[in-house]
Amino acid sequence: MAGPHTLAETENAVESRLAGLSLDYEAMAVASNLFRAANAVRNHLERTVLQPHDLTWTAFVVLWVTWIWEPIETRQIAEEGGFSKATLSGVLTTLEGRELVTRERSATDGRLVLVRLTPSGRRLMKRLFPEFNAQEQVVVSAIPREQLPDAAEMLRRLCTATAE
Amino acid sequence: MAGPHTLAETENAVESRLAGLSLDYEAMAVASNLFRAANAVRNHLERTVLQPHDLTWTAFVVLWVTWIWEPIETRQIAEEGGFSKATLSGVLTTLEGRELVTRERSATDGRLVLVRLTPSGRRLMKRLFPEFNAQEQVVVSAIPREQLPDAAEMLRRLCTATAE
DNA sequence: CCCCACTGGTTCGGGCACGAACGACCGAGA
DNA sequence: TCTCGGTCGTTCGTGCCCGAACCAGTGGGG
Repeated sequence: MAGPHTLAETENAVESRLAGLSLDYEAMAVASNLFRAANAVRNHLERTVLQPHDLTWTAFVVLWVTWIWEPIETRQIAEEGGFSKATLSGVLTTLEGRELVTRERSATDGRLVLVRLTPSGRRLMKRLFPEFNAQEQVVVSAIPREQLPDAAEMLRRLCTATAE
Repeated sequence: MAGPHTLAETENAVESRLAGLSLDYEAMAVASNLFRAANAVRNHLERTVLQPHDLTWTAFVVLWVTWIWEPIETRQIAEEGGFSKATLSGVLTTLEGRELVTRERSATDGRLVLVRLTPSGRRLMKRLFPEFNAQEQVVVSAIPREQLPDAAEMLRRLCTATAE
């Protein structure tokens, strides 16, 4: 963020470069800042919380979703976490190798696979998540607290317009 | 988003699962919705705009940044785009192979590499970006237009707290 | 009872993601 | 002029990421 261009400079350069093209600059600013923010926050959380425990972002999301809903079907983890079943399959194999989760075929439907945390996995999340949340708090502190519910609602709305 | 759990259900499940742990639930909701929204919007734009042209997200970002600032140094692309130099190096090789960009060593500083769009790359962006912007508009239409500047400002703030 | 359209998880191939290590290069100071 | 600390971009290894192809399993209709 301490680069040669500030956010405002970028937006100015964009507008002058694209002068004449009929574009929605407000929509552009929101979208572009959305990715910038998500990227910055994710990198921050990875560096401060996840890397010391040798966890990737996706691995953490899988552990988190499983922690909340266990036992949980894999298709559900993929949907909650927002990635494909193919991606999940690999990450689950990694986590299983580190003995943080278990896979178990469903007794009632042979196609399904149920995922649970191991005791070690539960210990990790119980210790890790408060750290994670503390850093979420740091990041979000840039927004006045009374605006947080509106911010959450605004982000929630962005999800809805994509589900056509 | 049409899964077995709505956003509200998820937040309820989380709060009941974590009852007793002293956590900042408002910060959590903002962070979690931030990633959900960024993911959903990115997937939407990839599917509707990028995939038909056989472009990945990162490749598009590189083209976009280069379009705005060309000629541009690679370190600057990486910073504007929010990814590492290592990642950029590979993507640039891909784009060079498709003859959408060129690499050129700087005459004044032999360490730097300058990137430009080829005429073909410029044609692509001139055609592609309006499509991209139109879909940004669709996504953002879930937010009342008069709130868009506030939304952009709010997202901008989230970037600042991570640059320690 | 057996089709057979469908669903769910895995595998495969290609591309992106990062940190660490590397070699080329610059420029200030001895 | 000759170091030598610092700055580039690239390479390497490992892991994530996706769509497509695959196969085991399911459950309703002949």
